[in-house]
Order: sequence, then C-alpha cells, then structure tokens
Amino acid sequence: MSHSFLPKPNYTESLRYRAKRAKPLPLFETEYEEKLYNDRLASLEKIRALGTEKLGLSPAEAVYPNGFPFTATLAELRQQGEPRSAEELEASPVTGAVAGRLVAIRGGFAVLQQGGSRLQIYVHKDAVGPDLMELYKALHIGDHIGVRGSLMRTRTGELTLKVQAPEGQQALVFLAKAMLALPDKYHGLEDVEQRYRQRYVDLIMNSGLQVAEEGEEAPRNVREVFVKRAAVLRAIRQFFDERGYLEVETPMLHSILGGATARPFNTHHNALDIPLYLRIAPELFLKRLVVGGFDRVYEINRNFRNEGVSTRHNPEFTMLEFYQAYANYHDLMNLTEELIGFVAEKVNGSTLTHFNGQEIDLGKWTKLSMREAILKWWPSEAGAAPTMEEFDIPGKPANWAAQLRGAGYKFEFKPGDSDGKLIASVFETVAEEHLIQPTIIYDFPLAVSPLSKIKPDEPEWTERFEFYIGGFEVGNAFSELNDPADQQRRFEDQVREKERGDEEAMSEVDEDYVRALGYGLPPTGGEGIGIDRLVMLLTGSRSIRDVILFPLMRPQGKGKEEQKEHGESAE
RNA sequence: GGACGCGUAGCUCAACUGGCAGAGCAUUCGACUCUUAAUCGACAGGUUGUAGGUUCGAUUCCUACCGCGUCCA
Repeated sequence: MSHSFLPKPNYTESLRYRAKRAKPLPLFETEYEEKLYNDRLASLEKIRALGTEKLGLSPAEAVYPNGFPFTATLAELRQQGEPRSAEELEASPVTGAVAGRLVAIRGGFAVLQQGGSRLQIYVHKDAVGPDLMELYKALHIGDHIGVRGSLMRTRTGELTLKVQAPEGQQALVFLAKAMLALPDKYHGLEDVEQRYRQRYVDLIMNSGLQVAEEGEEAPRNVREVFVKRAAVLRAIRQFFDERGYLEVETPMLHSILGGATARPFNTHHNALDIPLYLRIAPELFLKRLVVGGFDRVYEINRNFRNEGVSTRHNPEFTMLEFYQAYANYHDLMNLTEELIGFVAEKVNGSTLTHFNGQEIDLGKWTKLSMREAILKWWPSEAGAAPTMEEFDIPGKPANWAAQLRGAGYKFEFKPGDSDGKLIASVFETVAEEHLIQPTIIYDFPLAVSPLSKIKPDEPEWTERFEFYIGGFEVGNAFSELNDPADQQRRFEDQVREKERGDEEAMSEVDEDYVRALGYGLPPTGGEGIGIDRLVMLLTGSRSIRDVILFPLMRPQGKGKEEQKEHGESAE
C-alpha cells in the first residue's frame, strides 16, 4: 500500500477534525481531563511533524505505524542478558529490537513493559542523534515504542538496553500514543470499582511489576491470576483427556430449564417465536450423550443464574461438568481428590495454597456424611444436638430449625418444607463455614436431590456428595438417577414445589430427557465443579470478581430510574 | 432485599470539634542528563458522587437518591 493516498497537508487537520466532531473519546468528565487529552494530541502532532520532516516517514508511519519487527520479547532479551556481566556485554554485545509500553521515564532512562516483563532502556543524544532525542522527549508514560540497541549494565548493575541502531535503521520508533494518562505510577490503580470496570488499566498497572517496598507484601498481580486461570483450564483438560473423556459443547440456550435449581435469565428467539432461557446447567444434555454412547464426557462452559452478586457469585460463571458411565459417587470422590491435587500441582507446583489467611492443603481430604457433619458442628448454644437415629423421625428437623433460630441463627423455612429440605438447611447453617480444608460431604436428602440415585438401603437419602474448601461449596456430584419412571415422578414433585412458591424449583417436566432415560442410561456418576471458585482458591483471591476478567457491574451513568424507563422488561 | 462502610484534582491520598480544599505522581514550561517512586525550579489543575435540608458558614451534620465494597439473605 502506498502512503501517498493520504492527503499529507490535511492529515493533522483531519485528526483534529475527527477529534472535535465525533468527540471520539466520550470520556471527558471535566475540562481538565479534556486538557490532558489535548496535550497528548499536541504531542502526537509534534511526533508526526518530526517523523515526516526529519525521519522520512509518511504521516501514517509517523504516528500509527502498522507494526514493529521485534527480534525478542522483553523476557527473552532479559534472559539473554541476565547471565552476562558488564564486561562480557561490552566485549560481545547482545543486540536486539524490542517493543513495549513506556511505564517510567527518568531522564535518559526509561522503562518498557511488555508481556509481563519490564526492561530499562537508555536513550542518549550521542547514540541516537538529535532528531530521535527530540522524539524521545515528546513521549509520554503509557506510549508504545520500539527500540533497537544493545544490552549494557548501569553503574548499579541493572540490565539496560542502550538504544543505538545499526546504520540505516531507526533506533527509536514511535508505535502508538496513550491519549489518556495512566494512573499514579507508584500507587497504581487502587479503586476497586475502576479496576473491574476498566480491567485493561488494572492489567497495565497491577501486573506485579511495581517497585516492591521493603517488608511490604508482594504487589498485586492481576495478570498472574488470569495466567493461572488459563493454566487451571489447561490442567483440567489434560486430566480428563488422559483418562479418555471427550470434551463436548452442549446448548447454552435452553427451551426447558433443568439440571439445577436456580432462577434463569429469560430471552426469546425471534424467528421461531419461542421463549428461551440461558442455561443454568448442562447436566441433562451431557447425560443424553452418555445415553448415546459417549461413556465419558466433560464440558467447561458458562452457566447463567439470575441471582444476587456477591464475593462468591457472579451471574455468569464457569462450570466444569463431567460424566462417567459405570461409575458411582464413590468413584467420583476418588477422582475429585485426584483432579484437585493434579490441578494444584500443575498450576502452583504444590498442593498447598493460601486463602483468606488460612493454609489449605488441596492434597489432604476428609469425608463426612451430611448427618455426621451436622452432629459434629452442632452449636452447643442451640441446645441438645440431634442424634443419628432422629434423622429418621418425621418432624424432627423442624425442631432443629426452631432450636437454631432460637439460638440466633438466621434460618429461613416455610411451614410445609420437607424434612429433607430442612436437614440440608441445617447442614448449611451449622457446618459450611467450618469446612476450610478439603472436605467431602456425602449422602444428601432425597428432597433436595431430584437427579440423584437413592441409596439402596436408605430410600430417603441419595448417593450424592458436595465438596467444600475454604468454607464454601466447590463441587457437587452424584450417582445419576437412571430410572425413567422415578425421574418422571421427581420432575413432577419439582413442579409441585414450584407451584408451592419455591422459585428455584424446576418448572417443567423435561419429557425428552425422560425419554432419553427410557432408552437406557447406564449406571453413571456425574459431577460439576465451579471453576471460578477453584481459581479463587488456587490464587488466594477473596472475591470471585478477582478471577473473572470482566465481572458484571451495573452500567455506569445509568441510574435505576433511567434503566427502568429504557429497559425492555420493566417489572 | 437488609445492615454497615466508602465516594475530595486524571491517579494515590490529606483537610482536628462545622471555619480560606491541600500534597505527591501525571500534565505544561524550564534546568539537569548513569537514573531507580530520578532530581531541582515554576505554572496550571476542584460541581468535595447527585439533589435537597440545617447553619452566619457544610468535604464535615441530616434526608433522599446514585455507584462501589464487606457481611447477611
């Protein structure tokens, strides 16, 4: 492409015109902010003039070039130079061309940041000449540049790229302007809201590369959290691929909700004119695949639940689900321990992790039945603890609920709640917060487990377990119910619960799923694991928003009123 | 949904019991040019989240709203 198509004299005019006309960056909340932007515009103009008049560049090349042929990443160049002393670098120079973002300027010294690494560069007039020195002076923190030169060590020994190009090459190349000022270079970006809303700034500023103060804890490293998140997904895929599981993708848009109990997001398909839901779980589709003969399947994908936002809940979250034919929940317990240990080793090189001020060993597990857990953690101030036998006595769980409420525990229950439902609530109330070290809680009441197989010897209990780490639920697994008639009845029970006012219960019988079971689901174990929560544990992140790149936030500049006015579904 | 807390310059933070809204970084201009949060000098930068109220006077007290956080549901 020739650059001559660009009307040279008007280029800057057009830039300015576009800036003015379109107000291309609708971000000026104050005049001062706009002034800062205009300063950068002036700097860009200076760089353009310099490039076209002194460096022989076209206007486009001068201000927004289309690339830079770097020879090494900053990390790679660093690696080459690190083992060499000042003398060695002088005797046999290590040269290279690197690109990056300017994050500090100290006289002739500046710091480039790229790919999670930093490298100091040194620009001196004698080495680069007056024109490039002028270009250097027009740069701002935040700009992207490319530089060519050779490594040296400063007086204090810091590895530094001395900018100096071989004949015929430009030593310092302007690559892109930061038109907006970066946050304080020392304190970085602290504002939690802004860190989530403008994750790109968070990633620039909180990449663990800040100067660490002596005795201070390590600087926040948002970049590393998400690098680790990718490593978690990679490790999970490796684990299952090695065991003969097939990774599959099932629908995100469901016409019948199922596989979990939760409030959905509603949407609509125009061409078919039918209501659809964003899926709350992939479960029923994955089991259809096991019916179809994929004996081992797994899926890692998003689920959507139209519920509150908290440090442990985001409306869209990532779930791993896997199913294994001819396995039961005991097999899955072993697999779970293996999986979590494997992932921890892969990601952190250790099963030890630190979360919420606690050291957790993801390689050491304990198992308790739900009933045992209730007995174990029953609070003495709530009066006489339940006994094992009482779990079989109808009406007892309601007494326990009343006891807990009397002792000041918040405990919601409606008259008519089944004993099984109350038992599950009692468990959550008394035990959940204590489950810091990896703990498998097994055998769940039938009433809260509409998709699980009952225990052969205890018809009111199911072969189901959840595992807890750090005080919250991370995964949920069971021997899958495969009797179509029983499944039909349990769906109908759910629909009745729904009609009774339980908003989370399933609202419709998934007849096709019952039909699939009719063709024969082999005995199967299935499990779901919340990936975000697992990443929280492995990275020591206190909030789920710290492990989701763009967590859900209320849109800015729109108050509730305004949203109601313009919203499609104002209720 | 409830309780508590926070919101001050582009960023990070001050401002005593209600009494002239301040500093560092970044920006602009200048000096310096082996610096390490570079340094030195100068200039500039504010709807104290929004709207009301109390008061001679409100960043500060009160009310409502907006946004965020923590805990609970």
